[in-house]
Amino acid sequence: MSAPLDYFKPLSDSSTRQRTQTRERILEAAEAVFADNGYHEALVDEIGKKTSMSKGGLYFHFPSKEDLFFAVMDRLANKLVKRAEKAADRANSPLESAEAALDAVLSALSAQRRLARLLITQGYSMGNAFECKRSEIFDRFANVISQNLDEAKSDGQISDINTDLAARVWLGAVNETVVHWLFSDGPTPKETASDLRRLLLASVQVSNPSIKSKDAV
Amino acid sequence: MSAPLDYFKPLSDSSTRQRTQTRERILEAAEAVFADNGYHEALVDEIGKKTSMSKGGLYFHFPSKEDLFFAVMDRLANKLVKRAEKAADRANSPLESAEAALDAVLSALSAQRRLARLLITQGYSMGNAFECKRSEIFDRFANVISQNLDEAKSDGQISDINTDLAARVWLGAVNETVVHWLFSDGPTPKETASDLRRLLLASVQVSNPSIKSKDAV
DNA sequence: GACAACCGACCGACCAGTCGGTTTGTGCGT
DNA sequence: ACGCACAAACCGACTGGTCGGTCGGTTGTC
Repeated sequence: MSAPLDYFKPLSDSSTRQRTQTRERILEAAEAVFADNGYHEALVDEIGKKTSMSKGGLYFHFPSKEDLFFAVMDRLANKLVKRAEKAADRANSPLESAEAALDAVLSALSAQRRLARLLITQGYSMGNAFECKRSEIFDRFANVISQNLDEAKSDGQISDINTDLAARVWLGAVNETVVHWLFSDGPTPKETASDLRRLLLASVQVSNPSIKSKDAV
Repeated sequence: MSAPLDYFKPLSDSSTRQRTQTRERILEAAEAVFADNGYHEALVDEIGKKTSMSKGGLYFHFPSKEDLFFAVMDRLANKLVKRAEKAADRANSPLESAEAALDAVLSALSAQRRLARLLITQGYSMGNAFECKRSEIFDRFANVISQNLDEAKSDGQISDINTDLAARVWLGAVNETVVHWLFSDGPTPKETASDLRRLLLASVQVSNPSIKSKDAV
């Protein structure tokens, strides 16, 4: 009946949309489950329950638990990096960009304890695979920071330091602050944000942390 | 937790010694296996093989895999903290003590990649239990640093900063540097040590890092 | 009738921990 | 010196519960 030629367009726009929507639904649920339990303790069946979808259905969309986890991580990291970059763009000097990125990340993590946990901790249980993913993600953050520091350096805003290392130091500091908050009931990252900013700016030799209204426009 | 059956029974000195010696042998082997594989991938049977001891024998000395892992962690952390404290004691000003502790840790970790990995990463797979342990251990390091910074502060050697936070920043920086080395073929912590020291000292507002880097091996 | 999407009972690899048993060391009575 | 008793130390085959992943089948849609 139908001409032999009409199945080279197998997926209509709407079905593609449907598809990514379902994927999104799964990712959302998976994020919650992984955040609550960590990779190993998280059960695929529970993700199914939260999605009102069977295990088979899940496996139709994602080839393995591991892939699903990585997809969740990527999605999260993308959101955060974009947020940081946007904040950086709004600032009007490289150094302030770096500060803004820092603040953006700190407040985002503070607001979502579970996400912080997921992003920073929960993956290590998977062994090497995750560790590579983690450094990939951290590298993206490090780049946002070090690029701005580089500019600040050539602008003479900061002293002549190893900006890659400085970026790493900043990241490490944030990481540790968050972890301490997560597991030892330390203060919220947001609470320590201003002290932290002071320390980190000092590390790149800005001795006088302007009350930041300095070049506000 | 506690060793099996430590009644007040007449355990002769030699048998006690024998006992702790066996424990030590197990800890050594376990350290290697955990370091190579992480907690989850590590098989109790493999520890047995490395010890030339059966699983039953192992379980005679340690009540569970988890306890064994924690014992390994404690042993390692003790060694490192002691090393740091000793290095700090040899220095002759609080600030230099903090520097020395930093150097000691960096060089110890650089020298033993697998141990670094074990201490910093490999445990997360266990969930909450480990995370508590981790913060316990990190707190010990943080204390060594923050106490010295406190003294330095009241000596007027550094500016008036939040020393607890500064200690956390230092730890975080070290942590991140090490992780980056471990998983991204970044430079050795020892290689970056002097740059790192400069940054961290600057963070506590010492603009002029004393050029006196005597290694504490 | 073709195919994407979804179902869910089932499989089977995996491995920490157990347990009945054997060996080794120690003390004691004779 | 010798055997006897008893426990510490050690053995290793086995169990039992847990899940990731599969697959033959059903539904909905074009």
